[in-house]
Amino acid sequence: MSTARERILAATTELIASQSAEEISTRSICAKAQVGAPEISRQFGGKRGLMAVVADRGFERFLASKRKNPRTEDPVADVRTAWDSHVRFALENPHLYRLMFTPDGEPKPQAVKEAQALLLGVLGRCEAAGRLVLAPAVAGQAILAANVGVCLMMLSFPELFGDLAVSEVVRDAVLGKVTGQAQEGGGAGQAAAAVLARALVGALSGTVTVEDEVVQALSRSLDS
Amino acid sequence: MSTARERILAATTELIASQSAEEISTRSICAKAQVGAPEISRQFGGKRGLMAVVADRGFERFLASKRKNPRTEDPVADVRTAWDSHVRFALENPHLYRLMFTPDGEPKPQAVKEAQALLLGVLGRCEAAGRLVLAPAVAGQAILAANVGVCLMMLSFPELFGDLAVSEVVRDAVLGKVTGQAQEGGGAGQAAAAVLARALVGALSGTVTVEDEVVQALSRSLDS
DNA sequence: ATCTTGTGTTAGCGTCGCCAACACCACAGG
DNA sequence: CCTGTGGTGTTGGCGACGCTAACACAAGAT
Repeated sequence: MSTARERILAATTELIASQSAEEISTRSICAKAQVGAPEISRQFGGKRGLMAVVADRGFERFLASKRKNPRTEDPVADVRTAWDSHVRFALENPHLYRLMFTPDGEPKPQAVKEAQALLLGVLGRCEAAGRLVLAPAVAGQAILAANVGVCLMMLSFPELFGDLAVSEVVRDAVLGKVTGQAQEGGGAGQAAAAVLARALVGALSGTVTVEDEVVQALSRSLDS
Repeated sequence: MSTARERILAATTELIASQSAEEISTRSICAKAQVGAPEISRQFGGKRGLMAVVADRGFERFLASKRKNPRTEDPVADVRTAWDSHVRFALENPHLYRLMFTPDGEPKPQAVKEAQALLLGVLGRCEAAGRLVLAPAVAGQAILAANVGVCLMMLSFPELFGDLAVSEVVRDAVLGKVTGQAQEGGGAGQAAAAVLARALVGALSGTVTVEDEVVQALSRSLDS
């Protein structure tokens, strides 16, 4: 038999899989945990305190599942898969997710900062690779806010936002913005403009031919 | 003296300016509305029903404030100001906003669809102007989800998301994605690439000079 | 005059979160 | 050996909650 505190947490975690935090009564928790009624107050200082701990435990699972994601050589792609695993977690644990990201009053789960710290790690790699056009802090806030918004709308209004296409659109939008790449060939357009401009200048000044400049630029882009 | 139903709604609207929906007790509502305790059940079928009506009234105010926004000749700019007024409404009515966009259980406010319908109207003008690269329905869902996400994070974690910069980043990201324009000069970059390409072709084929093409393109862009 | 509709009043139900008080038991230190 | 001492279970109850039944009353419609 484990300790009372762990039994209460296990029971609550089990109940929140099928009920919202409000719908769960402390009495039902105590019954399932085989614990007296005053135990929750003793251990957690009340229902809100218990729920805050449950939320933090949820964040641990959340972060653990994210840490399992492979860490490829493309940090931006890693951010993309992190987004998708975020959405998956929300859809698989709707009530827990709402408890984590829409807390009512104090105390609020403290682990949101850890989630952002994890995201900031990947974004740091993005910046080191020169893929960021924004400060990692702002980029992280933007990504997290958009990600949470998509998930909450999918949970609250599934008939309006049930489609995963919305998630992909917003994800690519924010990622494109943060990395400075336009989404469909926009970055290529900028690069083309730069190449052509350089080629033009060279050609007009007579130093090189347009063909040489374009060929060189193409070979450079194929290398990277 | 107005009707009991209206007094209850007015009292609730007044209370929700400083308290969350959970924190408000039906008894406090009845006291302020000078109404007997059973009146809420009679009129709204219970507290949840009352809150759903309050949320729908909130949506009416929300939409009314949006309809006051000027309707310029640039529909994309109109979407942008709609985003900003959305954020302003959320910050000015935090508890009401959370009631509107994070309902717990049934019945859910039905007016979210009206909000999306209003957004779809502007997006229809965008599409008519050839500014959309996505279906208006998907674009509307993406914009609304991202907008709500930013607001909810600002309300739930003000110490992490208190900055309006996040809102602007996400707004420009989604709007850029939806309109197919790169965010900062990306559209200009694409246009430059097209102009230069045309100029190059013309110059290489000997039909026109580079200068003529560029000057013509510049004068065209200055006209529009 | 009667009926309907909306409203106010009283009393009470069952549940909720929480707490005080006490009893029990294992385990370390004297 | 006792003796705290801390963690745990039990009982009973407090005040507040949402909600409902039952009844009374007034005004307008029929």
